[in-house]
Amino acid sequence: MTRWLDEDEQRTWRAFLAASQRIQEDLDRQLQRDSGMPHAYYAILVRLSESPERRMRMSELAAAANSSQSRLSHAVARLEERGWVRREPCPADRRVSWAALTDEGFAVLAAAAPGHVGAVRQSLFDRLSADQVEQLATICAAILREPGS
Amino acid sequence: MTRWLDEDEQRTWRAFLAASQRIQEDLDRQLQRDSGMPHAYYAILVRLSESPERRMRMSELAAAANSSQSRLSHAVARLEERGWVRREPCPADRRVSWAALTDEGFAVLAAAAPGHVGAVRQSLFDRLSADQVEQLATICAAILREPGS
DNA sequence: CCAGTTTACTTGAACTCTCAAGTTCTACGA
DNA sequence: TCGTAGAACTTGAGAGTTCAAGTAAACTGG
Repeated sequence: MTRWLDEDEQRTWRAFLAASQRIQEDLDRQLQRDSGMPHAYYAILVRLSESPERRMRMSELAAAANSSQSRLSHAVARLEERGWVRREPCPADRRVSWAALTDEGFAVLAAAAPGHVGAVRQSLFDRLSADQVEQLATICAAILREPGS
Repeated sequence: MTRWLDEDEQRTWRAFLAASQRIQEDLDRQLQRDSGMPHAYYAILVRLSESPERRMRMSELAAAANSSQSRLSHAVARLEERGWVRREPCPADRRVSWAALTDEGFAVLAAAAPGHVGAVRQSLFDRLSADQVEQLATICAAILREPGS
């Protein structure tokens, strides 16, 4: 009863897997090598830096950075050890805690950003035409659309 | 001097990251839940099953399954413990070892495949038009093309 | 108003992955 | 033919991720 993938679908699927894994690995390696952090940590710092007062509630931050709460919790623990992020209690709701980017964290992020953007261009945008970039945006939006729509 | 991403690029980039991470995680979760293995292990079993005599040299297998040698080595060790894969020495070159899919491994793979294909359709193909699938294939090929071309 | 549920977050253990180093073995050139 | 380079694979330690369970605080309906 299974609808197997036909040959074209098979090829597309494997290319997609290989391409997305390759990009993830390239970025991870570049950031780890040049800035001593995995890409997931970089994403966290970026979201914080874009937020008003450079701080967010843990659960918002998790959603914004495509992370599970557990992953975020562990990650922020490490980032705190390095002095890049600080946790602050929320007076209004004591279940909540804020994660705030420290000045040192911001400096580290600023130093990491150019190399990271370079890697993104090199692994993705430099390889695609303007049309393809637009197509990719549409495709990714479709993938992310909720099931019931 | 850095060429930052403009707003469109930024959006596309984040959508791509979110989409590819989402797919990876969906597949990993589905396989882990229903078949007790991560997607990387599934990929290894698939490549072996497609190979003549259902066996491959470790280094070929690593390349075929988008894995580093070290990762593959660890993975095959686990798969061997479960009795799904067997290592065999190569008489011609004693540095080489073959990884062979056992009958039990093949059975496990056969049992896992329908659910996996279902997840692939659900997370990718069911969400895209035929045109988009074709566009995606072209885009992924471009991403994978070697730098010097 | 208070028992039960839900929300927010943390924790620990098991597992996978990465990186660097180590072990064998083959190949090659002088 | 010997020594050095390179290839194939393994290993161990360190780090990140996941899952399930746990804590604590805030709701909510009878």
